[in-house]
Amino acid sequence: MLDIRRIRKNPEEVKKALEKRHGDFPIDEVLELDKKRRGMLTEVEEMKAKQNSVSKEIPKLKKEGKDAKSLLTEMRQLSDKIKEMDMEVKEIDGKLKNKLLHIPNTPHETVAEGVSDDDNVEIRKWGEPTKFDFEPKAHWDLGADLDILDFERASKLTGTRFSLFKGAGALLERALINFMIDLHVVDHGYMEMATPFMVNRDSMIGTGQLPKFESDMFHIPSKDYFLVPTAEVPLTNIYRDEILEEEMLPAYYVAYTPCFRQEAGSAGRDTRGLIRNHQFDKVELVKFSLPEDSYDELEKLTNNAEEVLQKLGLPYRVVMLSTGDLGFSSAKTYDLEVWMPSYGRYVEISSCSNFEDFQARRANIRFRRKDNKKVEYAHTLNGSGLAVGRTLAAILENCQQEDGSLVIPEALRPYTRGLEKVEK
RNA sequence: GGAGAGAUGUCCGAGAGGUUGAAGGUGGUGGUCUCGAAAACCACUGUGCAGGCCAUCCUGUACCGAGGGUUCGAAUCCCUCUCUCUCCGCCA
Repeated sequence: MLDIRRIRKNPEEVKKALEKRHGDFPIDEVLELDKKRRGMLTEVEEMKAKQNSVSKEIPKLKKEGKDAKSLLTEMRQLSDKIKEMDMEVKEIDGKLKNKLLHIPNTPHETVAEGVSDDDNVEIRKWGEPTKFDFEPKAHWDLGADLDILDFERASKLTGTRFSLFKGAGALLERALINFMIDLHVVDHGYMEMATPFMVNRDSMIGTGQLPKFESDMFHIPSKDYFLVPTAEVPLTNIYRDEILEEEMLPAYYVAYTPCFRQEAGSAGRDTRGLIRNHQFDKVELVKFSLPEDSYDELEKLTNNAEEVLQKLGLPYRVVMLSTGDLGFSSAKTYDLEVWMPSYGRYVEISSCSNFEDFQARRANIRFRRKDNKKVEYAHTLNGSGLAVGRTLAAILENCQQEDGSLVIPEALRPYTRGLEKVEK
């Protein structure tokens, strides 16, 4: 959520920043509602002030035995009027809030302007696309041939876009989770968390999934809970409605959760394999930061995620999302894209974003400055560290051998009971 | 799922229609004292919103789990909901 005071003060600056997203956002309507709201607020507060002062006089009059009848009648009318105006203010408040909740974050000034992912900017590259002197298999074929992935039966169990990991496949999935968490905890100083896999509506609003993107979420109607689309939601909302101490910041958290997404808008895309499922595993990194440090923290966070790929020996590149591809809540995002031989291109495997105070404002996450005691919104960041299913797919495709076997990256072997190779 | 109890400021805990933003304690900050510390004593001590040439300052207003209601006036009375705790049942 954008700061209404910022919009009020610099409407042109906000409009200009949002124009880069190439959408139509109701800034003028917001301004109008805001003006109306403040006008009514001033009026009704004056009335309330009168009501309060008179209400203090009434018991005195009564004590003195004076008649307060006419005053009471007057006050009754005032009271009714106040209630009426309170309702109107509340209605306007609701409208205003709703409008604000649907307006995306303003991109950071360093973000490249563009209309789609074609305009993303490559920042750096690590390794070279894997070369094979044989015809490499796609991971879904290799997984089936090695009998470690079974998409047919997953589809029988639930439906399309679900996976069943078998034997070494399940072991690899679990090994990757543990490997990633350990790396971030031990080497990068994150605190491990195990969170609920369902969250309530307030949490989903806090991180920006709702109200705009409800159709992509799995919903439990009986409790109005949502299956988490990413651990970002529970992790970030840990401090919803709290005021943190400055010394706590920056705070780093890592959690593994399965992620549940309807993938409503992507019918027909990436239908095979592990790339786009309704349920997938992910290790997520979340940071709470001082506003002045958040862009440094973004660089570090991105490096932390990159290190997973480096340790696994998977070629990748880092791209900065253009304004056309930038997520709703994000001010700046780096995507990590891993080389996927079956696609013949780099495929997103991590997304690292700085939300500045956009989520914090929605979720009401603040901190108190040590020197002047002032309360400010914290900055929140997150990044995949990494998407586990896609990492497994990348390992299958990049580490496959001519004889159809799979060589497990060395870094993973402490987590696979020493298993070095998967063969048929 | 059944029965009961509860939800107040950093925390603990009073308050039971009217000078209550809320007693008392605790924690925190500043000060006195001290060579220093502790102790003791004194003072201060929340958040949101609006306004005041938006100013670490002032004024108004709101906030005692959430949302409604009664009333001139509600932390206090009524209704609904949520959550927590205890006991029983069930269960990984």
